[in-house]
Amino acid sequence: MRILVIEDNRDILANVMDYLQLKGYTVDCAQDGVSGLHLAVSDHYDLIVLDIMLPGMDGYQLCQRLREDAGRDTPIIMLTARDALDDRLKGLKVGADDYLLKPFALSELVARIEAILRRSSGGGRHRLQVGDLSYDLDTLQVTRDGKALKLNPVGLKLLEVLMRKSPAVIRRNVLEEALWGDELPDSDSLRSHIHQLRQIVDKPFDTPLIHTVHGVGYSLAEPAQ
Amino acid sequence: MRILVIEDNRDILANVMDYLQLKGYTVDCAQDGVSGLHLAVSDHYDLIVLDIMLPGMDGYQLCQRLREDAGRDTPIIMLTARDALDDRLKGLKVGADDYLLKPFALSELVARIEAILRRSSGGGRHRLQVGDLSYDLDTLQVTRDGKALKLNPVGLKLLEVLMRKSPAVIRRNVLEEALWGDELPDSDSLRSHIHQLRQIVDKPFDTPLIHTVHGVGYSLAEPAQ
DNA sequence: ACGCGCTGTGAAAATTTCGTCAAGCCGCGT
DNA sequence: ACGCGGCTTGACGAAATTTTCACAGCGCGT
Repeated sequence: MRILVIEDNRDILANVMDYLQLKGYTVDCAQDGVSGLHLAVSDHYDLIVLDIMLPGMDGYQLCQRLREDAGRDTPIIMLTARDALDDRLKGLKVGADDYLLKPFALSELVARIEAILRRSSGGGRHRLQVGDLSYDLDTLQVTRDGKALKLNPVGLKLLEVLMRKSPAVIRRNVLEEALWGDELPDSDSLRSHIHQLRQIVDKPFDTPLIHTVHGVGYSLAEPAQ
Repeated sequence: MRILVIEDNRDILANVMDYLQLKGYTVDCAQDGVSGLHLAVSDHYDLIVLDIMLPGMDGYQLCQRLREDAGRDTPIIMLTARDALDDRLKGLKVGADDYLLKPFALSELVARIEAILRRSSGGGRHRLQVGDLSYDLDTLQVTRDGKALKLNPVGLKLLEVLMRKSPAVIRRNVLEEALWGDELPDSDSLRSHIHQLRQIVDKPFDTPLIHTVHGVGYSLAEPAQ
């Protein structure tokens, strides 16, 4: 479990980091709002411990920008010095999941962290659905018409891109970039992968979902009416 | 959902009861510790809202006796006057699930109630459970089908991550990060650890719980899923 | 109808990843 | 110093995946 601690006071920061590491978490930290936000966006964390008072950008702004600009729903525990009710509410309103009043006991922080991790890991289940085709992004299970399909990493990635934008047409170069980034293979191996994907997703069923648009790319959609 | 509110201040009590009933809960109440405990034991409630300061028997005693003497693990939200840190800690230590500082907004109380009800219906406290495999995070004891299993620190950590997210697939790099943080070992020693974990968790039993997803990572789940 | 380029098909070759085992290193208690 | 358990590393064959290639078929503009 990765935790990001954003706190400008060095003593508190060191204490918290030590304790969390002792509890088995992987901990990164930032001492100001800007670099904190940067870390939170560029890396993946399971939870963020966020001080309100920060140089550069305060906790509210950071939380809001993380939620709205970056679209991340990483759970956030806010550390607030004042215990004005408004502050707490403001924090919850901006999208924080919990708050803790300073000074706090480390054991209390851990209790909150565990409660939130339990809550968030159980609740969120991501899945894509197009027609009778379903793709669970957590278990990586793909089913069509109730039957489980077994596909490779490349097939999964391909399917994910196609389903995400369905029923739009995806250009070949977009698909290639999604699979290989900038270092494309020498030959046109995308064709083979699409072929293989079809064997699994379309072949055993009546109506094909994958359609090719000549000279452009591919789309995944239910047959038009 | 049945909720018991134990609070001696008539105004607060009336407010809370009205609001909770408005939200669709069935609410009972008590205005002192003794009758509160009696109700909590003799009847069944899904959650208890408990004031600390009570005539007769204070909230801590009530909580403790409910847990230890009566053996009930009904979730408890404690209401505590402002920011005495020790009070909050004491509450959590005695077995409360959450606390709320007075004065509080009713909407906040409901948010907490819902969070706790979600949590408590979902899973146990410091115990992970997948199929017949059980891992007590406090005693670090792992059992499967009643039989105790002995595993290494690395094995425990691995199992914890896998069980927490079960039945999701965990990518290799996530597992590696959980084990070693940012300083990964030179070679791919994750394979060896998974192998060893399997020897202990799966080998002596009929159905394997640990599954490898080629090119992606591993998952821990019952085959039935 | 014709031809060129794009696409579908199938399978072999190349590459990556996985399971397994054994040896070696390190820290720790005796 | 010694043995021990835990962890890392390297090696190997096996399995799965990805790439490459050759060829047939199709679409589309002329």
